[in-house]
Amino acid sequence: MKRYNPSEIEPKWQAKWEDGRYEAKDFSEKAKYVMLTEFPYPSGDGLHLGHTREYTLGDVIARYRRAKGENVLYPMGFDAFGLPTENYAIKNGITPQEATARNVETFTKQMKSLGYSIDWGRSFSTTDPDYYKWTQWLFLQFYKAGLAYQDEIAINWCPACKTGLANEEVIGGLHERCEKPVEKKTLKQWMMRITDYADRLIDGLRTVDYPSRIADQQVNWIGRSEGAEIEFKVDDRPLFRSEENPVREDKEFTKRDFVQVHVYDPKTKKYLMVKWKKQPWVSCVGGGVDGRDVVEAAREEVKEETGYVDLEFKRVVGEYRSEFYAANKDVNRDLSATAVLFELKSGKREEMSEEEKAIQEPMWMTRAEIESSEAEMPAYKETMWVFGEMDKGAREERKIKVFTTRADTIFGATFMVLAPEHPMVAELATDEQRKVVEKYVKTAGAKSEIERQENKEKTGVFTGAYVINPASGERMEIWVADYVLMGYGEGAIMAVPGHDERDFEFAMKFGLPVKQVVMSSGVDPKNPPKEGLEMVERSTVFAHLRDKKTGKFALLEWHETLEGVVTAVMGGVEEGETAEEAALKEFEEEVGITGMKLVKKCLWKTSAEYCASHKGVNRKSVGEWLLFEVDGVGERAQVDEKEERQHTLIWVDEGKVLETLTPDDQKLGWKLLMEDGVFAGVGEMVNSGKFNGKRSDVAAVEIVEWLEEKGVARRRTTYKLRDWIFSRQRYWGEPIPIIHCDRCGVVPVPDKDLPVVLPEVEDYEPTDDGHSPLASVKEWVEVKCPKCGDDAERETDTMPNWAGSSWYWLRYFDARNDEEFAAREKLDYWGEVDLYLGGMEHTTLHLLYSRFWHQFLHDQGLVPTAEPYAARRGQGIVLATDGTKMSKSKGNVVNPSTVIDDGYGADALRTAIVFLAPYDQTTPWSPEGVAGTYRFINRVWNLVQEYLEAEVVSEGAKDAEVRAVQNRVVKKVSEDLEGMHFNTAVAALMEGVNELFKLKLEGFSEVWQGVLEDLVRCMAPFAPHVAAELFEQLGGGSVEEAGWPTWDEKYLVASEAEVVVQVNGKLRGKVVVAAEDAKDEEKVKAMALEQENVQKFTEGKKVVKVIYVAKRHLVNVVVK
RNA sequence: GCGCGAGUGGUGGAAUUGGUAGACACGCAUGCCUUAGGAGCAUGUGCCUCACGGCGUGAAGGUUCAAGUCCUUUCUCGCGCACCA
Repeated sequence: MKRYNPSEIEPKWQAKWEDGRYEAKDFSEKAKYVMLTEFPYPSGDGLHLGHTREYTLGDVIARYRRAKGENVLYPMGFDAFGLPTENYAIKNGITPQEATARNVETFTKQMKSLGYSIDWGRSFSTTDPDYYKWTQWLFLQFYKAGLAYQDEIAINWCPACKTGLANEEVIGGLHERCEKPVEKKTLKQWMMRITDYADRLIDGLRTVDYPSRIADQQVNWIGRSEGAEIEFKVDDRPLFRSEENPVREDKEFTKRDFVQVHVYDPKTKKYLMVKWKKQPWVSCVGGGVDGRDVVEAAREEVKEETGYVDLEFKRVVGEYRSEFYAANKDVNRDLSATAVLFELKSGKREEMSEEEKAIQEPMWMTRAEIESSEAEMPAYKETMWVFGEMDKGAREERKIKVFTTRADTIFGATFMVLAPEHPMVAELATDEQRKVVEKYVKTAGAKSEIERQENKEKTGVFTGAYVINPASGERMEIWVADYVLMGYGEGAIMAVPGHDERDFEFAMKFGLPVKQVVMSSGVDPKNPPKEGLEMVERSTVFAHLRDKKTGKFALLEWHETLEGVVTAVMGGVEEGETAEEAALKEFEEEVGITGMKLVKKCLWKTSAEYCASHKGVNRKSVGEWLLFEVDGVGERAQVDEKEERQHTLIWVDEGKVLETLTPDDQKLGWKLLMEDGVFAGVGEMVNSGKFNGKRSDVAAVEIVEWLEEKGVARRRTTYKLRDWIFSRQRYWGEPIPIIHCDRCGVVPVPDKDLPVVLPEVEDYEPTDDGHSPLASVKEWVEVKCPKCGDDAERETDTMPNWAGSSWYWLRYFDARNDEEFAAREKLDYWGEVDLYLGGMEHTTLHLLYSRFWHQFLHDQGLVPTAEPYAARRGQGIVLATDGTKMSKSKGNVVNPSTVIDDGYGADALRTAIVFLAPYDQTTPWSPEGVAGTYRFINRVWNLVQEYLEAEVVSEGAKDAEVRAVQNRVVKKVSEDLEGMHFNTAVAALMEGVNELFKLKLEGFSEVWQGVLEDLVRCMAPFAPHVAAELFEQLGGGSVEEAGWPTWDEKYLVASEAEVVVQVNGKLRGKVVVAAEDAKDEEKVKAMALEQENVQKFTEGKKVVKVIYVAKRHLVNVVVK
């Protein structure tokens, strides 16, 4: 008997496969199927197991679909530009061109030894001038469309690799390739306007079949957030402190909005003032605004105090603040005054009230008269300031824009923070603060990315300046802090410490005010408010108590109507009682504990609605959360019997409290109280003026509308995605095909001069100065301008190595075309990639970039579809045996060629790698697994040999069972391949072979010929060499031409069925019934009840119900 | 912190629409055989128990005749992004 020897048969079949049988046919009548795998970077290390998994999976699918009769394109190429090749070349003293050729050859040889059915005729490397000619041409299409542009910006710079990087290449402050810290460097850069495609890159995901993990990651990376841009006025008002009525230290401040009105009569060139009757005063017209529109209030004040009504509003002249002691009200005033100017159109007056007449009378004065009346004029300084403002003419108001997604929290915005790079920082800093601000900005700017990320401790300084909150009218301090990023939104935020964790942290550190404006508002699901009952608000206190001795917390486990509920100690707060007093009372009355101390009070209140059925009302309890401590609980006092019945006191470890508490609001309250949590969710609006009581998500929309009407806000969408930094300052990349001419500026290289070939140079070591090594190749750089013919220079930056991979699959469709990147009719035929298999790690780099390029090409009418890949799947990583990542430094890298050469062969390796785990799961490599699949293949080999040497009878006793195995295997393998469940497909083959081994003991009959042929055909995608060999031995010819086997359900119907019998859901017995009888429910139930073991479990009990699930051949007997 | 995913034997992993938990493989154990090979064949292998039986899919609760699968809460791990307002 011939023994299985992969080292003999595999090379034999690989040689045969060179005959072009895997060439895909353009324009074939058959259905096309493009099976794309990410092409490899041909490093000097050769193929690793990750590649092997990816290309084996691709090959399994390609071979399966080919067998099913589809025109499969399974192409392969090489993505060879970039640093590793440069480094490899330097190390080996050869050129990158030579290094690439060498590595491509190694990779190709290795892939052929794995038996991949690749169409090698379409292969290329991105470094072939024939290929990168088109990469350059495509770049120019972007340039011509305005999507490639130059900009001088601070970019990510890797000092180790001496090149600029895209945002996507920086992971946690490190360069993703060399893992060295990235710095900021300002350079003139080529950029790609990928942000123009942000929305489409998100929306396009809806039209393709990607795993949600990948789609989500892309959406997350693009980071679209809908919100609003809101303007905050800088508070430029001067503050006047009264000398006549100075502020009294012991008195409280009250705020007041005030309008000061000036009416100018152009005929007489006089201003309207009032003369007081009971005091020796002359003053401006003015009064409290009291919520009115300022201009309206001004008009009304003039009318009331002087009777003039025919006025034309000119402008708001200025605003100031003033502080003084108001003796009549016995308070200090914090006055916000607005000065308004009118012009008198006619002297028309209305009758004044007697009351007003008694106080004052109008008086027209010239400017000089007013200026000289200091002695009789209160607030003389303020008025003089207002006249000064009038002289200046229309004022330029300073405004700061912020971006927010939480407009609902604007009433809680208590300060503003600017990024250190914000353009207004310098001008806002007051004289007192200027020095610290300048110092802070300088320090922050010097920090590298990594330093900024490592140290998340909040830092910042006060600018000395203020803005006005447009919603609440409150003054807010303006701070500078580096937790606000210039690159996102407006580089400025309204800080809402009450509802944003970062702002909260900052406020705590610098003692800034915190204000709650959204209150968590839950509804008790077990006891919701009832329709028609009155809602009564009630203050509640929730108190947690820690015993310092044991570290445990006191909780109440409730009984009776609240059975199973666990809460903090709680109770109502009566009128005139503080929450603390109420809590102490509850501790004493409910659980008999005294002597505790209040240690913490939560800043946030929560509310919960429920029905207090015993009182016949709905209640909304607004709760405060307190933490008490007690130093050891002594003898507990006797508590009321009723309390004792209602609940039990339990003591719980701190770590277990959260899971022990049952209602959601209790869990939330605990987090807010104990974990310095910030309530960032949706809730009920509080402390927010007219929006109080609304749901915060509704209010978010309404507040923006309200502010829009006031002209200080508009809806806006922002993105985290930035434009793609496209320049690299290294040698081994596609030269950017641009010529710089002093006269014509930036001139694209004409199509006829493409490709701009990389010059072969001696020294391609990178430089530190931000120039590519190409800059020193004089004879290459110096060129005539294609437009004017004058001396000009070539662009010396090269493209990132993501450029070549952004369109490569299109080249497979027409790989040898000299006229175009690909002929349109071939692009139309092959269309979208049907399945794109690759690594999970390229989601935000290659996958996003290539979708961007393709969408652009579609806009240009160059490709037929908007999206490049109809379906994307990511294969999982193969870890080392110990579960860590394979790495050269750890020496745990598995070389696939070694596995083959060890004698297991490619078939065993291929089968092992797909059998390992579901294809998309990261999993450790198992060397023993190859031994297992080798044994499996060996068993199949031996089975076929035995059959070929055996005496075959025409009919066997077990033929029906043999056929059942055959059809079951074909069905399962086919279905699993469709669903990409490769591991279970292999398991089905193994199971089938195990069964055949048992059945062969009865001898071989003629049915075995077809059974073995089908088995081998099913194996072919996984183990193509041995399948080809065995199929030939069986006399079937070429396994590829044989196509994919089919199955017939009729062979799968068994003659008898095993019915499982459960009693109360537990397996108690089995009965075998004829297939006929399995359909007869009553009969099956009867047989089930008769079963011996079932009897034992039903004896003496009442059979309540018998359920028969025919589909599952299962009976469940329910007894009591 | 946010987003996504996952917790099942000693290990990798199966399990359809809620219906016999642990397919298949590795490993291990016992035996057989031998052309001594990296073999091959047979049997066994979730845990506790002599057994009857009981317990078992990270934890707690719920829905159901029946839960790995559905619901609620919670813990842990992995991946991605991360001071993104």
